[in-house]
Amino acid sequence: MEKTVTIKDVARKANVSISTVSRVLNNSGYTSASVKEKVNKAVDELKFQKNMVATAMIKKQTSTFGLIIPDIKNIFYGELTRAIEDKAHQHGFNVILCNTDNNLEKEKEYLNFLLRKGIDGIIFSTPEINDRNIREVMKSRPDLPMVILGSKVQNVRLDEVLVDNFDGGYTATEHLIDLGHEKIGYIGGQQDSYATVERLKGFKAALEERGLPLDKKHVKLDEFKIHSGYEKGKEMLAKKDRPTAIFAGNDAIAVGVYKAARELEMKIPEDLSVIGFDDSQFAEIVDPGLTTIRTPIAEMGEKTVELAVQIIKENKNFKESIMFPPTLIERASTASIKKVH
Amino acid sequence: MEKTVTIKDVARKANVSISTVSRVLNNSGYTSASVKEKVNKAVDELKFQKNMVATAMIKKQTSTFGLIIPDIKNIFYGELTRAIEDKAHQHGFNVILCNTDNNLEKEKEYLNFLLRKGIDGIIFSTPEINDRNIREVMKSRPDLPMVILGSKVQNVRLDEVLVDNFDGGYTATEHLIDLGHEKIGYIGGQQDSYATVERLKGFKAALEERGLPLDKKHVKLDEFKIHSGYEKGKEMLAKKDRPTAIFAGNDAIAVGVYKAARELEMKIPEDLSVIGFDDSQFAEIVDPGLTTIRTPIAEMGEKTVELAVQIIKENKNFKESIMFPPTLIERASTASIKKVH
DNA sequence: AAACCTTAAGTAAACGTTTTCAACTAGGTG
DNA sequence: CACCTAGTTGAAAACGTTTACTTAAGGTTT
Repeated sequence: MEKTVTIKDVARKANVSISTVSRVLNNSGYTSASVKEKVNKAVDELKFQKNMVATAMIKKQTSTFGLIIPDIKNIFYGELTRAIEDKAHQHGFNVILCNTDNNLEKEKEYLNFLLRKGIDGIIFSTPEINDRNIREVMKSRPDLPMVILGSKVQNVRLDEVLVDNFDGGYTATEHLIDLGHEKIGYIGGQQDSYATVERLKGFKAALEERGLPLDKKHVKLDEFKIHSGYEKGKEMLAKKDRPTAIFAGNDAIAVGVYKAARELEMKIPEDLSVIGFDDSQFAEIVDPGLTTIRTPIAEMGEKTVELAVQIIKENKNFKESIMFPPTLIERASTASIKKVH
Repeated sequence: MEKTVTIKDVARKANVSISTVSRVLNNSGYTSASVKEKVNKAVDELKFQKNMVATAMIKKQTSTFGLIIPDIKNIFYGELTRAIEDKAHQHGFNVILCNTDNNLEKEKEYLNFLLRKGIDGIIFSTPEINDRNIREVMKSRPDLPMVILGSKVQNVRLDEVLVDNFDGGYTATEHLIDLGHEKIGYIGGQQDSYATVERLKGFKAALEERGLPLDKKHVKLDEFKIHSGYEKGKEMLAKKDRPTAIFAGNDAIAVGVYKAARELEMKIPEDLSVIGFDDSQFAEIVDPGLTTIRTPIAEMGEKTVELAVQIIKENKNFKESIMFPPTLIERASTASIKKVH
């Protein structure tokens, strides 16, 4: 047990009171040049570091955010988290990572912990559209800065930063239609996820606008994961009345579709066009490169933190909804349909 | 500004002193059943939650770990971090995420922050073999639990959990030799990384043991990243005296090699065998599936946390070095050499 | 020269807990 | 009946800061 050096030790060494030390440390109030010097010298010599939990105690600020995501193993959240952590660090905040697996009970546990630890704000990036925990926190701590990233939550008015999922779904589908595809499948994530729903809406809108029928067999929802893409893809592609193109709800699902196609000996893009969503690392890795709708992940993460910081520092909360535009990234997984039929 | 409810409010409501409340809350010392009941009732009614920063102040425990990694975007660290966070959560700890990009200055900043926040322990998973920051922390805070994950650090005696990199390198190389390859390349990560060095040693040892010459042109080090594998792979494969198999220092490098091979119109595994390291998500995604050396990432992460918790709770520090065995995972990227030459 | 700023520095309270110490009860012991 | 002890509670100190309040010196204004 080393004796940690406190402000008291500095005060003693510099022959001043602790309040004086505090003042020069924070340079607040009046302090003479000579005293400043003495104190700084003592600080240096003792290698004094301010204890932040004491500061937190009195100021009620911990310079810490809670970040709530489903799973950091998921590459999408890896990219998001990195952007968030970087921006937070720039502003002098640390982030506590919480993986909930979309489990509301687990989320609740984490929230309890975070609140008791006095975090300065929470960033939610959970797909769940109906998150009662968030509402509860809002009720018990209406002052606490919270921002929702990548999703909307029902009956909740909070700052939120989003990608335009409807537009992305529309663009993806339009791209396939432009290539001549008429039978297009959609494999989406959780059905109670905002992204799934909006992308599906965009999908349907594009079909309708172009006068193409919607085949319910060709719409399947599961999870935003590789195995979902694989399983649903196999189901969808095994039948003879199969689509010639698949719009995958995200890149991971697209990867699963690749695997399914490979097993069924279908060539991408010759026999099947595939388009993903997010433009995650997966999109570049697979062969052929995945055409996808780019979500500006890093920009969104950064913006989220900036909002949170702004709420904290300026104490203004506009409850904004900021929508980022997605963009089509064309690689090699989509192609003109061969009218062999 | 909501008035947060404190132990004082509970005490008032239950008509007892705050010390009594504290005692029933922590059930320490003597408390009568009747008082216990009164207090618990008040706690429930007021929805009292103990403020952990006050507790931290006095107990000098924050139930928080710092986790230092290069980059959470890197899929390897994603998997590691998830395992760590899960295990930490099980033990009632939160983790503060720190991305250093292997930048020692950045690492130092983070360390300062963590120390001032009174974290209970630090988990380092940095490849850097010569990390002066760690030594400095050990000097200034010899009591602070620290565990190193996945690497050794020079002149530092700390708990460490490792995969047997030498063995992995040896096994990978042996596998290729067994398949008849005689010209084998090695593309590794940072040259001052423990993993790089040890895997290379294993590589060399296997070659030597089997009487194969080491061609220096076929050993290239860069970073544990896709683009490194791509660039070094292209350099190595462009020459006519090219290897028939490549041992990639990790899966990301292997992915880069895939890309290089594709551009050079070499088929894997027909024209080139590739073996990776880690068995990350990438290994299953690529086509053909990547043969690789499995690092038990999750197990290692969990063990690391368990060590840290043990040091904290039992206050015993054995400075153990725990070595996990890697295993060969055969997929489709390695094959017998065709003796076409 | 009295009254009043301005600058400077110290005293002490406060933040919300835990914990030591003291005090008081009731029952048991000699 | 005096004394001890185990059980139960409260008062107050402590953790390491920040900050409101106080005091004091010196200069400026009247």
